Amino acid sequence: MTASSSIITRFAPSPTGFLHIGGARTALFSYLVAKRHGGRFLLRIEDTDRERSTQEAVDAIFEGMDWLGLASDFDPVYQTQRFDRYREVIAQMLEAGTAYYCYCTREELDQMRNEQMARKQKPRYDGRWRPEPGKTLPPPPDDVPPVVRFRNPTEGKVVINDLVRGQIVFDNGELDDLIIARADGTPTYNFCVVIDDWDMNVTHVVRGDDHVNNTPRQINIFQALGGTPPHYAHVPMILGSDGTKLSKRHGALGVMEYRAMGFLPEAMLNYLVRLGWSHGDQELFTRDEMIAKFDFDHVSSSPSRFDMEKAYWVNHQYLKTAPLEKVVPEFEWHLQRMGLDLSGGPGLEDVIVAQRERCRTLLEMAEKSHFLYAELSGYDEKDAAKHLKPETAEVLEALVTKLSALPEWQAEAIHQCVHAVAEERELKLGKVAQPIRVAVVGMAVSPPIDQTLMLLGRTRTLARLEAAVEHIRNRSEQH
RNA sequence: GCUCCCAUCGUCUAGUGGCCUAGGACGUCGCCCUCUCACGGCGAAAACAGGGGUUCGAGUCCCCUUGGGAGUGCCA
Repeated sequence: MTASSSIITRFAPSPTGFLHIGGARTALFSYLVAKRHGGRFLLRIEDTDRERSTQEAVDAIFEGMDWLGLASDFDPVYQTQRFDRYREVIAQMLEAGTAYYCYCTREELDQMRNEQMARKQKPRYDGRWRPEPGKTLPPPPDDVPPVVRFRNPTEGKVVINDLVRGQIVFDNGELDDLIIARADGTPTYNFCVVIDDWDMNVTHVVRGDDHVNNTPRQINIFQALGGTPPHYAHVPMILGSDGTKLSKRHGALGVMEYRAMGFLPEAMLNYLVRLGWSHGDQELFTRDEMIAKFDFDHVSSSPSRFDMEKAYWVNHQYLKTAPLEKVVPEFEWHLQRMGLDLSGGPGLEDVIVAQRERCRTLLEMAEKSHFLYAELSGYDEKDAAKHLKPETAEVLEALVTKLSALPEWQAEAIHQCVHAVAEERELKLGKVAQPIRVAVVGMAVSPPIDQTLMLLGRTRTLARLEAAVEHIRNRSEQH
């Protein structure tokens, strides 16, 4: 089907900061529609505002998109590299009469706005430089560099058939003549978007619903140019957990912050796709399933809150089931970030398998695995007081003897040693396992004791058990 | 102010006029499992913002109210 295979969507952030969670979801939705229909996805950098755009932000956006695995099917487009094209179109519009020069100064405009607000009217340009048949314009002042305004229709309505909102109607009488080129000649957002979407054959515009009010203006520009507007899908914004707009204080974090918190990119995508979209009762989706099932009919039109708890849960599901080769590099990244030397410790895959059921994030996993790659810095005070009691010294010693005699360092054999020590003394397993745990981990939490010792290795295990015996003896002598 | 949008458990949502005494998931609480922490299993509490219509029948359609949000820039 030609129509659907030629679908092109785009994600068009302005590089004024990192890729945040809302942008990431918009990008994902946009990517998904394209892939769903065998189309292509484009990344476009909207950097016409040179004051606020930075290279760091551009890099941060690429880094985020890259981490999430949302690749552009085209070379990314930069609006600042298209200024010649914008100028060309503006000249054409001036020529055709669909745009005109306006010589109002900023002061004049401010005054106009203030007066209108004072009269409780909607602030808008009054069209004083707009050419009309039979109207005489004032003589252009020669000390004011003009801006270019779009000559918006004054009659009729603009109808948007939004893919998620349904029909939205705007009265042209509500719109005014927006500026499409600044006094310095640089084009503005609403204009560039239209030219770009047009030139790049974008068929579906997926963006935040803060843009719905721009849409009728953009449609009008399209029509003035003789182009056909794309389909629009305005997705609601993502709110913080308290229901207010995302701010730096709560959650307006870059996606890379979520990496630092220990999220897997696939989990992030899965959480995001379910935020505002649903497919029946399904919670977990592989990327292929997302692509096969995503549709705008089931995108919610009300804003949703970012729920960290649910995000953790999704991440945990991925941690438990994701192929090891996906998890290892991310886990390694965290361990190295903690400054650990991995060479003397157990293999990462084994650690992940032992830890993944009890960790919701990779960061948590790294913290809980710290004892495997570095010497103990001491015992948790409470745990030591509870489990490293004078009578346990003998138990640990007995275990040292048994473990030393083991021909091979295998989990099953270790397990039997621990059980034997417990049975010989008619102790419950917990009475033996917990002291061991504190002795080798430093605290009373770790994977099953045989696995813990297995991972730690014979040398470190024996050394730590002996150190614990010494610790207990020293302490009891002091009393 | 004006324009536009939104409204089901605490949260994400199912629901497209009868299948709804409203389902699932996260979280919460209880029980079970258990060498710790977890995983897992079982169970519980928990919602259609309010008011009018339309209809034999409304969470689902319409209107109003209330409450949220966005826009109203020579920002994007």
